Amino acid sequence: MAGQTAISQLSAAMSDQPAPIYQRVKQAIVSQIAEGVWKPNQRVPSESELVNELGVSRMTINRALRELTSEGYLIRMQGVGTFVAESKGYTAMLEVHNIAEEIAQRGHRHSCKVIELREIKADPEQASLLGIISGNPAFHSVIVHYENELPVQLEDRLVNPQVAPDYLQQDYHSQTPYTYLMRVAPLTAGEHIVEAVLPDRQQCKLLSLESDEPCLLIRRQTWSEAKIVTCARLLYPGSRYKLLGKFKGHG
Amino acid sequence: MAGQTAISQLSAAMSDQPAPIYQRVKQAIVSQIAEGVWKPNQRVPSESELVNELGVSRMTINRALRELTSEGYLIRMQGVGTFVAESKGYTAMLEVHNIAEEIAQRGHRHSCKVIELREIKADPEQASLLGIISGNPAFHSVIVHYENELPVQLEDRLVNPQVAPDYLQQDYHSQTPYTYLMRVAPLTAGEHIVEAVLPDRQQCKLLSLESDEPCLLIRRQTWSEAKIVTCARLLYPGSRYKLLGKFKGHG
DNA sequence: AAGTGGTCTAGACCACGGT
DNA sequence: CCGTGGTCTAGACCACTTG
Repeated sequence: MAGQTAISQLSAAMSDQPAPIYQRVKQAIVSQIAEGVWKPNQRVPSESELVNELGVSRMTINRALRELTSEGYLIRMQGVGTFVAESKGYTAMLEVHNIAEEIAQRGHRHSCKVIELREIKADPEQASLLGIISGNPAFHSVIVHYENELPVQLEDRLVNPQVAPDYLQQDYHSQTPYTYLMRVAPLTAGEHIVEAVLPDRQQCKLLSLESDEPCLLIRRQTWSEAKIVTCARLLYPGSRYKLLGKFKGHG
Repeated sequence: MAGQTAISQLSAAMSDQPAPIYQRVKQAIVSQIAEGVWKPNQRVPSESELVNELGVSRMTINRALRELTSEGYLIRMQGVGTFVAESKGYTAMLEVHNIAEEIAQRGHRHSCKVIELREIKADPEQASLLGIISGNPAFHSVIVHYENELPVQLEDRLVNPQVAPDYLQQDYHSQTPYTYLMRVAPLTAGEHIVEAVLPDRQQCKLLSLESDEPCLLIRRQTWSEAKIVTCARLLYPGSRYKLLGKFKGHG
């Protein structure tokens, strides 16, 4: 496979707009891909070919190709060549924000109530969530977040004491646990699971909910380097909270 | 405001690893930011200062700064200078995939049943969702998607006939509506709203659900150029479907 | 050995913003 | 006016893959 080199009239696709050359090169290449002239996995002309074809210096061509690669349009392999990337499919992204910031951005007042904040002995399930040994200490916090007096999030969190030994001594009215944890252990990776659930009796009470009101549950596990920092279960009343997302595509 | 220039011992932060210079420059700058030596909104040394300080050519410095800017660490203003960006906060991303692909990737069989597929006269709400005139025709489809015989998604979709005039003539057993629409009208932007809801009676029937089972509802609006292509309401049984997401961070 | 991408340089010209 | 970032060039050396 890997197709043949795209014999391109690429120069025809170069707009004569007053824009930087590297951008016009990028645009020309994107349009070849968008119009199907260059197909996925097909080889793209080499840098030196493009230099000859477009009469542009190699650094400029290189920048165009490099940026298109980081934008997902192309795949480059040293010693081999440059290829049109597989269409990314139709994935769109959703952002999950920090609750306090989000509330502040809406111009509302954020407050919270600390329900629990203590050391526990990790049971096997909790230990595996944190990547620690069962029976070892872990920190556990339960906090209700309010937007203008209305509860909007129930945050139930396990924290790895090895990563954040001072977790229990913080004041979470001035700073959310997540903000604190991000400061002491910069996030390097994470995973979410979003699902719809019905709250149990205690959750209803804490969030002032009817028992038949569906909730969004976000379970999140966060790493810093090789260690798991924290596992959170964030419960949002379906009637008061929605996840918003925007996306832009490029095929 | 805009603080003072960072008087940096940046050279001290430059690792002597065998890595490209521009990457070591980037890493050194990131570590200054991460350690709080350079604070948000503070001015970063100019390109020429960095050239002198690090003994590296300006193009290399420029590349490092440019990439850090596109990665969100820095903000640059021509004629003014380079500044440390505000911490982005803690936004993480969730991906929303095409249902058929997702099922195929799990190695399961996807099938679907077309419940409705016809032209309607858009009522005011539907018209505004599609950006068309109330009373004008619109297309409406309702499709249930199955993963190995088990219903996992109820897709209720409005389509703009101006963008996809042949929508009603397609066979959606071989290709999902979204796949078809993406082909005839490349997506340029979109918006989601994810929430938790309880299904109504008809939805329960179509998804073979108990009435008290919470569901994820994704409402999605998709643009192609200036036109709205389609509005979808995707309903997922909470017990059979979860949204997964991974993220990598940089503070 | 030849061709590819990956990087780096020294120097140049420009557009912009503040003095 | 000066200093800033934004771009572009011609040429160079390197590491990698393939024949």
